[in-house]
Amino acid sequence: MEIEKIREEIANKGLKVTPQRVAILEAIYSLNNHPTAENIADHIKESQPNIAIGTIYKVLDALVEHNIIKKVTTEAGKMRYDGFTEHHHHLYCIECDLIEDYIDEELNELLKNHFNKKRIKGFHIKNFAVQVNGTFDKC
Amino acid sequence: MEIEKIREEIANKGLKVTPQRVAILEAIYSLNNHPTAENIADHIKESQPNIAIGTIYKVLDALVEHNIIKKVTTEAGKMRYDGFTEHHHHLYCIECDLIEDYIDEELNELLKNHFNKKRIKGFHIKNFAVQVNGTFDKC
DNA sequence: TTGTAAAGGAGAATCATTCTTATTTAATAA
DNA sequence: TTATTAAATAAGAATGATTCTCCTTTACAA
Repeated sequence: MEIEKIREEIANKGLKVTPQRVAILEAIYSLNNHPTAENIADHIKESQPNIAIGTIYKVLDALVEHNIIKKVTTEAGKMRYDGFTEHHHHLYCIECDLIEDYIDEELNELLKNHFNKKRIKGFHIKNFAVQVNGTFDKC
Repeated sequence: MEIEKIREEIANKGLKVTPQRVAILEAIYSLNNHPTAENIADHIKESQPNIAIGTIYKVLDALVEHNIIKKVTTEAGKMRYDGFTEHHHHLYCIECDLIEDYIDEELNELLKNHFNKKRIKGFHIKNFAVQVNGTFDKC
């Protein structure tokens, strides 16, 4: 995605467009691999050599807050960030730390129908996601 | 579950049966609410007043390693532990920190069928779980 | 009963993340 | 264009969960 689109995306949510925010969001899009805060710091260190790690966390929080990115939790204990915000699922590699987005409209429908039929007593569903664990051939 | 069953469960996996391990596993079963390490520490502090917090983490790791309990990740950044190890899903409350086990054999079948039909190129599925987010009536 | 590998206790260390405070800056209005 | 100001950043201390180290204790096999 071009820088101008990124600037617009940030501005459209009512956030100030700062070089740090642009660099971080660009990093998430171009890394495209559910990076950690540290991965992002590494990726932007040429363009933002003086950025504070605390700033990266604060920017990430703001982007999550405004639904520009999403948080992805893992068992490794580090938070990871996903630039794709549409309803989707994740493939988790149990051998390496790879996470891939898994988009499956048919699966969404299947689950939506299932949960419409089968209400859960005492619980009101807002959304759902499937965590698919396994191995990538490349691993 | 009775203490003797717990001792057997630990012994059957080839682990030494220690009072700390028994107390921790008993805490997980009786709390029955996906406790954190700290929750467990609180629960066992009468019977194990001198247990080190590091020991709790080490015991939990051993129990997970031997498939007696499971780790549950959350966005709150604390690891939680689940004494139910059969294939199941989780209901996450987005208002409080409640997590409930969600057992739905029909859903398991639905997903198994779906993934049998729809192979994911380059990825070999080992297992899957649905994370259902919403609110409990009681919250 | 003893020997020994495994487990536990104490507390320091680590690591991701958050907080505090002073400084800087983006965006708005004059 | 410049001045104003609320919001954002830098720096680094603080926090909090978890891990590690090292020494002591214990479960259990022989």
